[in-house]
Amino acid sequence: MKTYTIGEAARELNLTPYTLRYYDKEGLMPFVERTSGGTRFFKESDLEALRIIECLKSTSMPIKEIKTFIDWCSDGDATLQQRFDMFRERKATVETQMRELLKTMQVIEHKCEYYRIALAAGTEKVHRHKQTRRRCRTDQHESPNAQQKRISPGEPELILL
Amino acid sequence: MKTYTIGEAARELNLTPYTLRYYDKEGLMPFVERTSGGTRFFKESDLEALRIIECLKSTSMPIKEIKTFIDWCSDGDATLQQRFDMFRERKATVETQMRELLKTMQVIEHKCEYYRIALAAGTEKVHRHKQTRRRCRTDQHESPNAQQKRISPGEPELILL
DNA sequence: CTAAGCCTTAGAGTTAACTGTAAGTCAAGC
DNA sequence: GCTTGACTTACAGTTAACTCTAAGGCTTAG
Repeated sequence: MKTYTIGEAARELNLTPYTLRYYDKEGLMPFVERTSGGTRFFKESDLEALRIIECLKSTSMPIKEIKTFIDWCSDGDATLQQRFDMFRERKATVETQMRELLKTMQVIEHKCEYYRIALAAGTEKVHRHKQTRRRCRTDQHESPNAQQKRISPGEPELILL
Repeated sequence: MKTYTIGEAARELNLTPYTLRYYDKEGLMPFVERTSGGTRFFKESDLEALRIIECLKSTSMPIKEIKTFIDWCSDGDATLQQRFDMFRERKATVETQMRELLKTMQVIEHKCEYYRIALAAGTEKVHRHKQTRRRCRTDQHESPNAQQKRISPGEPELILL
C-alpha cells in the first residue's frame, strides 16, 4: 500500500509539515504509524482521516474538540451516539454559517451596486439624499446618557452605507 | 439624534466595549466623536458603519485591510475605484467560502448518514466491507520514499470515513 | 459629599493556531 | 566516507484578535 512521508502528506493536504506535527502533538493523529527509525508514515486511510479533520476545522471547530472526536473514534462503538450527535450539531453549525454568509453576500452585493452607481456619477454624493432621508426617520429622541456637550460640531460625514 | 455610549453601542452590535476600543485604536472608527470630557458617543451612522465593518470581518477580512478601506472612505471620491474593486473581490471571496461550505456540508451529511446506519446496527463494523473495497482500489504501488521497515504491524484501524 | 456605575488610557496578558530554530538522526548518492 | 536533504524532538517565537488591569475621571442618587 502506498504511504507518504510527512512532507508528501502535507503537500497532499495543502498543509505544512509543521502543521501536521502540531496536530500530532495535539493528539489529532494517534493512528499515524512510525518506521523503526521514528519517521511518521501516512497511509491512505490516514489522509482520509485528516481530510475529515480539515472538514471539521473548516466549520470553525477548535482543535481541542476535534481531539475529543478522535478520542471517541479510538473508543469504538461505545461512542457512536456521541459521534452522531456531534455531526448533527456540526450540521446545524454549518447551516447557520451558510445563512450568515448569505446575509453577508447581500450586503456586499448592495455595496457593489452602491459603488457602481457612485463610480458612474463620479462621486459618492449621488447617494446623499437617500442617506439624509433614512437618518431623519430615526432622528427622534436624545439618549438619556448623552448629556455632555459635543465637540467637533458638523464634520463632513463619512458615508459607509 | 439618538446617540449611544460605548456600552450601548457594544450591546447593539453584539460586541464588548473592549472590542470597540480595540477597533478604535486600530483606526477602524475615525468617525466616532467624543464629548468634551473625552467620552465616545456613537451616532446611528456610526453603528451602520460598524455593521459594515462586522460584515467585512465575517468574510475573514483582517482588521488591517478593513482599516485600509476606512482610510479610503476618509479620502473621498478619489478612492471610489479602489473601494469598488475591494467589494468585488470580497464578493468573489464570499462565493468561494459558500462553495467550500457547501462541500463541507456534503461531507458532514455523509457522516451523519454513516453514524445513523452504524447506530441502527449497533456497530461501526457494518461499514467495514465498503472500506476494504475502497482501499483496495488505491492499493497499487509502494511510495519510493517508504523504504524503512514499519513497526506496530496490523492494529485495529480507526474508521473515520 | 460620597458611592455607584458608567466612562477614559496605557499597557500587559491571553488564546488559538501555527511557525520557526537548534541540534540531532537517517538513508541515498557521489 | 561525506554531503544532501528529508526526517526527528523540544521548545521558543509569532500573529491576530481580543481581553483585562490599573489608575483615574465624570455624572447621578442618596
